[in-house]
Amino acid sequence: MLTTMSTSLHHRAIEHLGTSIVGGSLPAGHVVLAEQLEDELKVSRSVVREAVRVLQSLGLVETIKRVGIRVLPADRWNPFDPLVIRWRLAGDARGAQLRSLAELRSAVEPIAAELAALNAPEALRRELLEVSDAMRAAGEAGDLPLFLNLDIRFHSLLLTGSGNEMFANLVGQVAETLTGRTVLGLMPDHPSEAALRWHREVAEAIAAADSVGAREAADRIMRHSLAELEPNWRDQPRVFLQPHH
Amino acid sequence: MLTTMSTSLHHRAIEHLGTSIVGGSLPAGHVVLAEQLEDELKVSRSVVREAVRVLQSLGLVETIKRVGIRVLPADRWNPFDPLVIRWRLAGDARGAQLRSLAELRSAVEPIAAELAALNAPEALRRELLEVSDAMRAAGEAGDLPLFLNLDIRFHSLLLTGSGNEMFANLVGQVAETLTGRTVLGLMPDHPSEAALRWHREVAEAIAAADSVGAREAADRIMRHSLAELEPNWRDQPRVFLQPHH
DNA sequence: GAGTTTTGATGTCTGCACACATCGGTGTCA
DNA sequence: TGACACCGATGTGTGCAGACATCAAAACTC
Repeated sequence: MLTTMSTSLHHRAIEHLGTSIVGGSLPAGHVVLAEQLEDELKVSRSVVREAVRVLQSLGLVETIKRVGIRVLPADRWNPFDPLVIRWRLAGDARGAQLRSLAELRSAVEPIAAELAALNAPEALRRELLEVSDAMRAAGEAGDLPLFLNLDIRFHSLLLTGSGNEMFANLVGQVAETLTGRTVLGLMPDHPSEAALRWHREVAEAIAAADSVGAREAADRIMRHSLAELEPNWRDQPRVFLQPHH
Repeated sequence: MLTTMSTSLHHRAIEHLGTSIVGGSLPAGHVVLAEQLEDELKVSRSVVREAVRVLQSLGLVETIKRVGIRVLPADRWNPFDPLVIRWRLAGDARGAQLRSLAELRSAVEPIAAELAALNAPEALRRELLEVSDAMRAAGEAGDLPLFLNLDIRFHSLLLTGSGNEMFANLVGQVAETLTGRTVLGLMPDHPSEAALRWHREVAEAIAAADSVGAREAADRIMRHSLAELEPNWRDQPRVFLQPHH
């Protein structure tokens, strides 16, 4: 009916509803009707229904017969879903989301380094050493874009080298936080000597199958990068719920 | 048309497809047709289409015009989605899934303890102390079911007390692993003195806002519980992928 | 107030039109 | 004859419209 568009109506509907809910313009408890969404988005019932089903699986809404589609409170959302994370990063909750991701990284990466030291394939250990060397070169040359790419590569190798698929799945989120840090100009012109050394230490420890050393070095990186977090991120209000289980 | 059933057709379709894919009877790369699913499940197109949309959002399938519905390889699945985790726990990958969850716990809980020591509300700190006392009582009395409940409560408080919604979201998975450990008879009749002491230490450190102590004590619990992991869990093959980023 | 009926929303089914990647046939050219 | 470009047929997901089924809230009756 309309001219060709890049994304499907289905994706557009998901995006519209998702950003509205996560962005806050559709508060928890609010009820929308499927027909209302059809009119609003000018799409058919199937598109709306399929989108709602996806959002339901993400915990953003629930459907109740005779009532409508009810928006669920944030503690019902799946905080690990890439869509939810993206929507939160795009909205007011950006700071809180970045802090959560930073805390998750600081928990996971040291253990990932430890596991990589125990399990990673030989080629991956070698590449880790190469990348850490290249990071030093790029850092001393002041080539921040290249450094960012290598940094992402380094942490990707670390996470995949753990052999834990959940850790490996965090690669995208880590890349996002590293990129965000650089894009926002939070990185010094030249990475600190300490950071360069610790990355190298992680690589060497993994190459040497020194799990304790790998973990400790990775832990130093995480403490350091948490400490230099944008204060705004740290100051985001935390949420404490009773486990409703 | 059919007699009434407890779960909706939609959920049944998701369950059928999901378990088939995660369980391995529909291998990666395999292509199924929507019509074929209608016949197989005896449901209409809308039900199939809505279910496929959900599976698509989980990364289990992709739809290609003129081709059909293609099953995606396991590394495209969202390993944090509760459905995926449940299906993996129910199938051959149970061991690998339990190991992944155990590793995630061992990474997250020490940091959660540290954050709880810094941020948790007063009431939560107090309850943590009470629960750790009750755990000792139940443990020494040999009341394993009660101990399990208290153990779950303890770790739930820890995770929610961190104020990190991603950590808090792991409560269900932690409960699953703790329950599994007990149900499978992997727990001694009386919890070890060390475990009881460490739980108490975590609670005391959090009550005293001693973040370092909380982290270290929680780390000891995790190391201990990893060490007594069912050997089968540890022996599960790991997967190492190149980050396709 | 308890039981019944009405109502209005989602759940499910079906037929249709369209978009578009793939495949095979046809024609052209060397 | 063989290689290549073109082009239309085919099949399948995408989107639409309308119908009926189901079920729970709300209104109504007694």
